[in-house]
Amino acid sequence: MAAETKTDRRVLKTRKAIMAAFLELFLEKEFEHITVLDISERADVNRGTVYLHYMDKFDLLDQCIGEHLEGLAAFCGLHVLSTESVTPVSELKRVFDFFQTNFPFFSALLAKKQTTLFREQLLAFVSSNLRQKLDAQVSRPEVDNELNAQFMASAFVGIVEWWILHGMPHTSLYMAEQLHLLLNRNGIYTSKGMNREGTH
Amino acid sequence: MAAETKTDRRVLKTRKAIMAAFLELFLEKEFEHITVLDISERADVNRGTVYLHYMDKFDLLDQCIGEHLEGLAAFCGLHVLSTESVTPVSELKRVFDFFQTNFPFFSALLAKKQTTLFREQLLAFVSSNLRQKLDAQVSRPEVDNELNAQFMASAFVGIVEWWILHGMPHTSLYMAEQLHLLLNRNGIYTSKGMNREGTH
DNA sequence: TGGGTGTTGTTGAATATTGAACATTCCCCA
DNA sequence: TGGGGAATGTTCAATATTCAACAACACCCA
Repeated sequence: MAAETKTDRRVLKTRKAIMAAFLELFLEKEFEHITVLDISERADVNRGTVYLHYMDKFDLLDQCIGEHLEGLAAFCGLHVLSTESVTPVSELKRVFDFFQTNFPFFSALLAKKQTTLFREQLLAFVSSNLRQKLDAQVSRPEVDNELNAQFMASAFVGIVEWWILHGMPHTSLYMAEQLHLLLNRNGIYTSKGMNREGTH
Repeated sequence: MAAETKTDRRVLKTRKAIMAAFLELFLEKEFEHITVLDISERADVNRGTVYLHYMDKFDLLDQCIGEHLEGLAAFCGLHVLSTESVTPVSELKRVFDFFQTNFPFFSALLAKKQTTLFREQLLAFVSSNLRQKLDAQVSRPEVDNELNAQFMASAFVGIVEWWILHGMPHTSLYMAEQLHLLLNRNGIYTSKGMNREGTH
């Protein structure tokens, strides 16, 4: 794993303040109109200090997204999940719950055709997590985990995107159930169902 | 005015954090049981940093009281008060309101026979403010403003102390009215005679 | 009673943050 | 369309904060 050097208390506080300030501003105005000065003032930090930690405001946005994804992982306990099924409804529900609680952020993110940036990260994240889980399972030799992960992740991200852009018209539980149905109905391999059909 | 040297952003943030942490702890445990380590941890600040700004926790308490008194002054606008009457009911009410909003702090302060420390500061503060106001008024030669201020301040502090220690059994308005009556009934000089209104 | 434990102030060197300046680029509007 | 005022990155010396260590002391309890 990464060295994970113990970081000074000051940098932690500063990063936290900057992130919080940026997030606030991001929910208030258009990203393009947010200025580094805005951020530094809101965070009560010298403007130069921002550049000390982030390349520019795009990097800031990147890392902000990154932290949210980490939050997603933590919230869902994706890593330490039991090995039974790839996507039990209860777990899927937790995922949708997470997006629900952070709705303002993700909504703003998707709304402004900044979309690509975010979709890429989310897709990569989900795909990677799925892949990890698939590999950990007893896998059937004929299933390409790489492709499987990519397939499921794409579908998943698409559903989430639709859900958010439409203002979350359904409950997280409903979404979880539907997604679960869709995944299984399309013959995606899960170690629980065993009901797969031939890869075509 | 005082030089009021512009202070670095860091010291302001640090002082604020330490004060907030101390105040929290003060409302949670006995002052004697609060440790400097407690404070520094709660404030997310190095222990040494506390000593960089305060002599010890007693000094911290002192300054905490001081800030509250400054807050009182700001809240009541005592300094910039109109010159009409020393103690119009409306102003007295603001004072009691202030103590009410900061009840937990003052209550804790008075409850623990640390009393003397606080009473002294409060008395000095009130007395000084009153004195200032009396001097600014057209004073009658036969009245000793010094004595007058001391007298009124003592009575005032006593009333406040009673009010807080008894759990604020009356509204701030009621207290203000009563105090106003008491002050006037005892023949304390106020420019009541000049009770003209509308000069404002 | 004595030792272990935790608290207190105080150091010194390492590091992060600050404020101020700078040249450059961006972009609004006259 | 050009100019002027903001915003951008970057630098520097000054300063505040950090971490780790220290000796001295207080307190508790075995």
